[in-house]
Amino acid sequence: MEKQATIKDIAKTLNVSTSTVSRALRNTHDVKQETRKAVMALAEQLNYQPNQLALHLLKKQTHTIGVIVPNLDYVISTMVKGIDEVALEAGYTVMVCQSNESYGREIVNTKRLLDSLVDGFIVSLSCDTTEVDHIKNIQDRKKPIVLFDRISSSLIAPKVKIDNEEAGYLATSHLIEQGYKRIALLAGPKKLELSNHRMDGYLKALKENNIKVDKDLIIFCDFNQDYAYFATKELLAMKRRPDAIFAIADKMAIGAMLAIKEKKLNMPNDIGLVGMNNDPATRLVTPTISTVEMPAFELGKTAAKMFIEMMHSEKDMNEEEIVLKNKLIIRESSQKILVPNKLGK
Amino acid sequence: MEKQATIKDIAKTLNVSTSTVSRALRNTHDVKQETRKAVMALAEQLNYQPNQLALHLLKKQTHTIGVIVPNLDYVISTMVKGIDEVALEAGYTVMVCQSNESYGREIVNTKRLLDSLVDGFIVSLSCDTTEVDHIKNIQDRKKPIVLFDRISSSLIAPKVKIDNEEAGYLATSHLIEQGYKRIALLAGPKKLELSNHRMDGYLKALKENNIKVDKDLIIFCDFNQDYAYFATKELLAMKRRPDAIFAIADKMAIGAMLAIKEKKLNMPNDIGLVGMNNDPATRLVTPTISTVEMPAFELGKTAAKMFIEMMHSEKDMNEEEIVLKNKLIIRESSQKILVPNKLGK
DNA sequence: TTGTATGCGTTATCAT
DNA sequence: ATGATAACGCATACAA
Repeated sequence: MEKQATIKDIAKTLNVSTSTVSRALRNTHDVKQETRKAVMALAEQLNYQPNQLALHLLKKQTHTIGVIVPNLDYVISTMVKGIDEVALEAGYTVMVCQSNESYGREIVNTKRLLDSLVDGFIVSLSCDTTEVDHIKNIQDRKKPIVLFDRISSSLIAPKVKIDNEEAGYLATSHLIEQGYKRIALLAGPKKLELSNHRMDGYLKALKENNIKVDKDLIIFCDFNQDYAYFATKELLAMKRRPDAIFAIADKMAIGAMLAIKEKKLNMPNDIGLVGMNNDPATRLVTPTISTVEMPAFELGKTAAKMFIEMMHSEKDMNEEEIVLKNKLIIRESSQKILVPNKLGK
Repeated sequence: MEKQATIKDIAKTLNVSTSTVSRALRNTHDVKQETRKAVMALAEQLNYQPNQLALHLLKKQTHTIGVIVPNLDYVISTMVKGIDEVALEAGYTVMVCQSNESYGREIVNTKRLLDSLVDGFIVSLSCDTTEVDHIKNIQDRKKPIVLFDRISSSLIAPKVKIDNEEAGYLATSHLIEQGYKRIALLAGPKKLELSNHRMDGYLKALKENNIKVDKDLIIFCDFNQDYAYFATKELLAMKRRPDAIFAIADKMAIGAMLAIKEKKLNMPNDIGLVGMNNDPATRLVTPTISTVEMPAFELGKTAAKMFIEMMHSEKDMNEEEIVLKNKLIIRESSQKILVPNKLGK
């Protein structure tokens, strides 16, 4: 089997025109039984496969979705799985590109996908992304785009995200309920809106409980275990150290945990800790870490569904924004008051 | 900006032929300065971007690599990062598809990519894959393919993998050195060649140390924490239970750890444990788990390099097989004899 | 230096 | 029921 057989090859061998072959192959109804059989047989024999590239050029679409994500850690790859599932079902192929949290990389990826092959985009922004011209570029080119998870409000597009404020609120209220008074916040990268929304939830919970905000207890830092570790060390070195920490991602919570252990502080008695994402690691460490679970798989599925809907309908969906709810999972790191059957597994 | 501008649009506006425009755009040397300037200016103004689809059809290549992986867990996404890095550098775009350890899914993915857009493949097989006709299909179609990590010896293709036998040998010898006598093996899926190679290393180490093989201590199981947990429970329930376990993946080692802790056995004193992959979780749990670290990032890079080389040269690389070495990382779970400065961090 | 014609593989339109 | 032709967007051999 040397080269891919084309419609022409079949046509030539059978002494018919390419149009006839094309019709026969696609079961159009105005073609003689004999001819069709002959065509089908030969196609089978030559292992004929339609050249999608040619079709793409003709139809001006590729049935491919470009998915741009900042990385492929546990949560994000769960989201991607969700996208994958829905997209495949709908006959779309998915191209995943990681920007590695780099703005430059994100631009290169976007440009490449844009220039070539994708019908549209599902995007979650990198930490590093402040300018969003490359995204607007996509929109200028009339390619549909759905933003998910890490979103910028300066972009007008259909959006799917979780209720970040709720997440911050859930975690912080829980800590307050458990009797913690000086609650620190490892707040993630300041550039990221999601960080600020989670902080809003944190602030709301404090306010509702008449706890004064101490700016020194709010630390912006990368989604990064090491950074969180050092930040926590500093927190613990304060004259009046915090008695609890909410980290807006489990990676950071784990960094915090390491610093806490190093200081020989006991969780939850000396200090409480809550993370976010329900990373499997939080169940493995000692003590197990309480966390806010976001519906990552669902989030991915929803984003893909929205994308498909946008492709199929002509209506403007730029104003749509779907917000998914979270779930607090209480584990050892923050459970001072023992209510055994409430202890999350 | 309504629709993408084409060469035709520019040609029409400027009253020149499309070929002239094409040449001007690509800086070919037989075009008048004036014309070029005019073309460039208008192209800029219209935000002209060459239609890659058309180019692909013309050139019969897409500069896209289809990467098929069984999932996107920690190790594999590290490998993918390696592939990404090299591929991007070489001007290739990467399409990542996860088969979710499903043979059926792998086939669908392969077929889609094959039919459409990719110039070739870099593939790691799913656990579930015993038949490899879909891969042979790729080869029949003369598309280059590199196999990496999870490889089948029934396929003739360039291959990149780690020295799995060495890995098994390193882990097992280490356990023997530490004085363990009855070493169990959580061996991974039997279908996977890599499982068997790691077992070979295990067997070799036992033999070298005149330890009789006890078949009851060898358990094949999925790359799966839960399965490993149950398998370990059974091992620990034996009349003569093992005094050490080598799990060929950290996920499984963690399952084993949970079973061991549940039985209140002490690591490393009552029982030793070594995993593989250097999953970050192994450093977080108590006790920290010894592991065999494979060069995942390097593996990905090497696979991509091999792919690029294959694309650029015409020589047959089917016989090439690159084998990368591993590194034993000793941590608390298997370190009975204390040599402080040898303790891996 | 520039234009014309042809082809990449396919489908759609219009004839026959 | 089938064939010829144009078109998708671009590059290139050949002509001028």
